[in-house]
This record gives sequence, structure tokens and C-alpha cells, in this order.
Amino acid sequence: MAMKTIVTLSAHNIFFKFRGNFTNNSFSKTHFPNFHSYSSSSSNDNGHTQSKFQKVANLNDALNLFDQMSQTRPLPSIVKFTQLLQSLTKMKHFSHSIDLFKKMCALGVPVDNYTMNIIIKCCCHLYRTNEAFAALGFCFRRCIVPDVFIYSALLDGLILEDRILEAEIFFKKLIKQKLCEPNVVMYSTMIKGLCKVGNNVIAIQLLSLMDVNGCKPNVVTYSTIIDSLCKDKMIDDAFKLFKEMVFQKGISADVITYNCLIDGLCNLGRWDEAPKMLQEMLDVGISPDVKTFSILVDAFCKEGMIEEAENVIDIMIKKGVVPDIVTYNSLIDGYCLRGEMSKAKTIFDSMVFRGLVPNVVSYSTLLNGYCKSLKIDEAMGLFNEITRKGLKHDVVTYNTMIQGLFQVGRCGDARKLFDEMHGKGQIPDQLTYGIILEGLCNNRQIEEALSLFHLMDEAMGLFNEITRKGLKHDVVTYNTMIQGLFQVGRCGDARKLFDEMHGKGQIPDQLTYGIILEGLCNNRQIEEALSLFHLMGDSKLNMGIVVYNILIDAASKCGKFDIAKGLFRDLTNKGMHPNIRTYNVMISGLCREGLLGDAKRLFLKMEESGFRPDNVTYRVLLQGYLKNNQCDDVEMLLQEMDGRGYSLDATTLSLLLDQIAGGSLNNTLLDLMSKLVPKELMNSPNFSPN
DNA sequence: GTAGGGTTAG
Repeated sequence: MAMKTIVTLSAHNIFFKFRGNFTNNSFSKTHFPNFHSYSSSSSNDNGHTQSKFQKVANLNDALNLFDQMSQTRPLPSIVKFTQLLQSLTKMKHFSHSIDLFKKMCALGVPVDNYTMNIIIKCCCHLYRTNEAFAALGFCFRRCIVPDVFIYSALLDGLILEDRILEAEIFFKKLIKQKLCEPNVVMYSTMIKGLCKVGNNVIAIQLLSLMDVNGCKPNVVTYSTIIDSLCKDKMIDDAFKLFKEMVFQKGISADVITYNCLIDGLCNLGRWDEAPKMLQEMLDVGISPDVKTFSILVDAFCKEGMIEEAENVIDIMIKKGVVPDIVTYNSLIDGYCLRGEMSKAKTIFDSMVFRGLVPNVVSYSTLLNGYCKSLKIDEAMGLFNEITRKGLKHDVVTYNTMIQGLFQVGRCGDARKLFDEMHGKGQIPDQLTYGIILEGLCNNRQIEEALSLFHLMDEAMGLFNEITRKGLKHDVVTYNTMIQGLFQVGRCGDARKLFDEMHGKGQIPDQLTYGIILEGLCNNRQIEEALSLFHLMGDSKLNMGIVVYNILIDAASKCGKFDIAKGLFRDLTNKGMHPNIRTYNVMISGLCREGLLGDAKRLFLKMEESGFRPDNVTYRVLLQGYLKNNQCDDVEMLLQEMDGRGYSLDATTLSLLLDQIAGGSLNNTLLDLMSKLVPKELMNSPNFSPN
């Protein structure tokens, strides 16, 4: 029933064109005129075809070969044609593959299961799964009995289009009607689909069902679920399954399994365990690949631990694994995150010497770095370089550049780029609108922002009609707009929009709640924020550490440090754990109150609790000491910062210079300080230490 | 001559 529905859904598709007589259509007519020019050498051509086939390396070769083959008589075998389609498909020229298939049909080449499997795969990868199902009809009409390869490809197509429910129905139908015996690949594909929608429980149930049905799962089946569990931060369950696979089922893990687990550990910040897994791999004789190392490099970079990342790169090179673009892109991003733009640029430039050509991702990463550190001229230069290098701007590079322009107040230029996007065929996405709204709001162009916000409704209405995939206001755009209104002090309007969300079916999330609390706090309505907080009681919304961080910060900033302290105690009582931000906010509060001893104790305690103080922690504590004219620990803190590869910001640096000028600090510290100041800061026009 | 699992940018 379900399959029938799917097949009949696709009334307009390529396969209906082939009903009836295949040789008597326009394709064959356009092809045969060339026939005579080749026919005299057809016996040579066969040999030539054979040898040339090995060398099909690009689209043109393949198309030329097809022309030759189709003009050879007798026609080469279906195997030769299918191999050609296969090589095109491997090069991801899916639509060309389909084109050639049509021509083959027109020529009367007797296609078989192998051919159909490839064509179905092509349709699916073009997100045209309905046409793939039409191809199934084509099989039936031509008496090609679909096999487990074909059915698996179709199942994969549905999953690729996120049509998981249909995939499940299709899968069950295949079994119930005994249309084919599912094998380990088909089960694994179905499991992948279930995992894709976060249905790990059912995926695991299907895994045990396989055994019952006499189909042994393999490393792919297990790794699919292990990866999904890792992505859902259920790493302990992932390890449980991993152990079941290795020790109970005797299935060896491979490099992909380990990569999934290492990635999972990194995403949970369990740094100490990730390298242990790397060691374990080596111990059991599995060679880590570029991806293994890239995962580690990326994870370290995201945490600002560049030294560790560089270390990993050294190790991988020693092991004979060559870092690729992905590896270096992560490293570039790492330096960008630390604001060390000259280092980021050096890495970017060095890629060429390593035989790697920066791709659009490399550019957008560096571009983002320049934008975030407000070096807009460098950013603009890089943005223009992208097209000069023959690369194409995508939504990401536009979004990044637009955001950068807004950040330095160049709203007109941002707007111009936004208009340019359309002309260049880059359709703005949800994020583009978010960036523009935020940009307008931050630049106090609130009327513009509001009118754009309402305009989006119309624009998106149209968009929806055309694509059915379109845009609509989601929690993100609401959140952005609410935040914007708060930023210009329009708390009432923010509130109104918040109420409107519910009516439009957009459920406020923890972020919305955080924005509202923060908005109220910033607008000196901390009492309101606290009463909203108390009103929520033990609601899930109050169970986020972010909420506490906002309130603690706000309370201490407006002199209600006792409330801040109370909240800090309260969160542990509720079974929540402070994060690094909580510690930073508390330390900052203690310093503000002049309680430097307590600040220092908390600073030491956080490290004991497993929280490595970050750049912010050091800067906050230093500022506390300096503002209170207590300089005893300053040198030690600076030494530690140096050891950890941290850097000073403009505010802290000028406080330090003030103390040196006033004689409270020795000017021998200048050496150490200069090591801690990013070059960018030294050259920055915004920084003028008086 | 056919199919399945993992990494990267806003």
C-alpha cells in the first residue's frame, strides 16, 4: 500500500517517457547521423574503448567514451555501459549519469539490475527519490526483478530526504510481503534513518531484532548507533554498546568507530580520555587517519588549547599522516577564536606551501576571524579575494561579511551586500535574516529592524509557496528581535513580541527565557527579572546554568551581592553545576565588592573542581587586583597566563600600565606583558594607552 | 560491473 502510494505519487518523471517503443524516439534520430563516420573502425574501437575506459577521469572523458560506445556496432555489452555510469556516479555527476541512461534506453541497450541500482542511487542523491520509485515501476515493466541492492538504495533515498516514517513503512512492507530478504546493509541503513531522527531506542531494538532474524550485525551497524549516541551526548551508552560489540559479539572496531567515540568525548569536554582512546587504537593495531587527528585538532582549537592542537599536528606528521585542508581550517579557526589574526593568516598562507589550496571554508573561517576582531578592511580584502581566486561566495561568506560590516556600524554596506546576494544566486537563509535583524538592532535602527521583521512574513509567505521548504519566523528570529528591542530599552515591545510567539506556535525556549532575563537586567529591571525567576519556580526553564549566570552577574553589578551569593549557593542545592562562566561572574562580583581574598579562594577552588581558568578568569581577577591597588599576585598571574598561552585585553593592559606609571608595579613587568599582548592589539587604532 | 557508518566554516 505504502509503496504503491509512493510510486503513483510521481506522475511527472523521467521514466514515463520510456513507455512503449524505445528505439523510435528523437534521441536515436539525433544520434544515428554520426554513425557512418565511426562504423568503419568499429572493431578497433572496441579495443580502444576497453583501454580508454580505465582512464575515465573526468566528465568529458566519460561523455566522449559514451558517444564512441553508442556508435560502435555491435553495441558494447551492458556491463561496459554500466561501468561507465558507475564511474560517472562515483564522480558525483548524477544528472549526467541519468542522461546517459536515457540515451542507453533510446539505443535499446538491455539494462539490468546493476544499471537500475546505479540510476536509482543517482535519483536519490539528487533528492529525487520519487523518481527513484518511478524507476522501480520501470523495472517491473521491463521484467527486471528488484533485488536487495535496489531496495536498499530506495530506502537510503527516503532517509536522505528525511522521510523516515515512509522509510519505516517501506522497510516493514518489504519484509511482510517477502519482497526481499533484508541483509546487514539494509538493516544498517534503516538503523541510520532511525538514528537520524534521534530514535536511538528503536535503533537498538532493531539491532537486537536482526539477531533474531538471523542477520548478523557488523561494525557498520554498531558504529552507526555508537555515533548517534555520541552525538546525543549519551557517551556512556555508546561505550556500553562498543563493549558489547567487541567483547560479546567479537566484532572488531575500526578507525571510524574510534573516531566517533573520540569525537563524542571531545564534545563533552572529556579531554583526558580522548588521547587515551587514541593510544588504545594504536595498541589494538588500528591506524588513526587524518580524520582521527583532525577531530582532536578541532576539539583543542575550539577550547583555545592551540598548543595541544599544534602538538597533535606534529604527532600526526611524525606518524606519516598528512594534515589536510580540514585540519588546517580548524587551526585557523583556533587562532581566530583567540584573536591572534596574524598567526591565523600565517597558517592560511602556509597552506599553499604544503600543496593545499584554501577552499571557501578556509576563507570564511579567516573572514570570520577578521570580522570578530573588527579588522574590517582586512576582512573586506579577503572577501574580494575569494572571487579573484576563482572560488564562489556562498551564503556563509555573505553572512559573515554582512555581520562584520554591521559590527563596525557600516549598515549601508551591509545592506548592499545583502542585495548583492540575491543577484549572485545565493538565497539568504534564516541566519542571514537573524544577522540583519541583530545588526540593525545593535545599530539602533530599530524601526528598520521592525519593518524588516514584518516584511519577512510576506517574503516568506511567498517563499513557502514556491519551495514548500521555506522560511518562517522561528524561535531564533523571535529571540533576536526580542533581544534587539531590549537593547534599545523597549521592554514593552519586547514583551508584546514574546506574547505573540505563543500565538504563532513558536514555543519560547531556554534561550528566549535567558534573553528576557538579561534584557530586564540590562534595563535596570532586576526586580522584575528576579520575580519572573521566582515565578518560574522549579520549571525546566530555571534549570539552566545560563539563567543563574545572568542573574548572578546582574545582581552583583547592581550592588545586590548578597542575592548573587544566595543564587550561587542555591544552584548547587538544586543539583546543578557551576560552569566556567559562573565562576568568572562570581569572581568578578567578589572583586567588585573588594573581597579579593574570597575571589582568590574561588579562583583556586575552580581549578580543584576541574575547571581550568580561562582568559576571562585571569583578566577579571587581574582587574580586581589592579582596581583595588593590590599588586602582590599580579606578576604570578601574568606568569601563569603566559604559561597557558593566554593574552591580555585592552582594559587589563591599560590598568597595568597605570599601575606601572604610578610606581605600584615594577616596569620590569613590561617584558612579560609584551609577550601577552596580541600584536593586533598593539597596532589597533582603538588602543591608546595614555 | 551493484549497497551501508565518521571529521570542517557563520
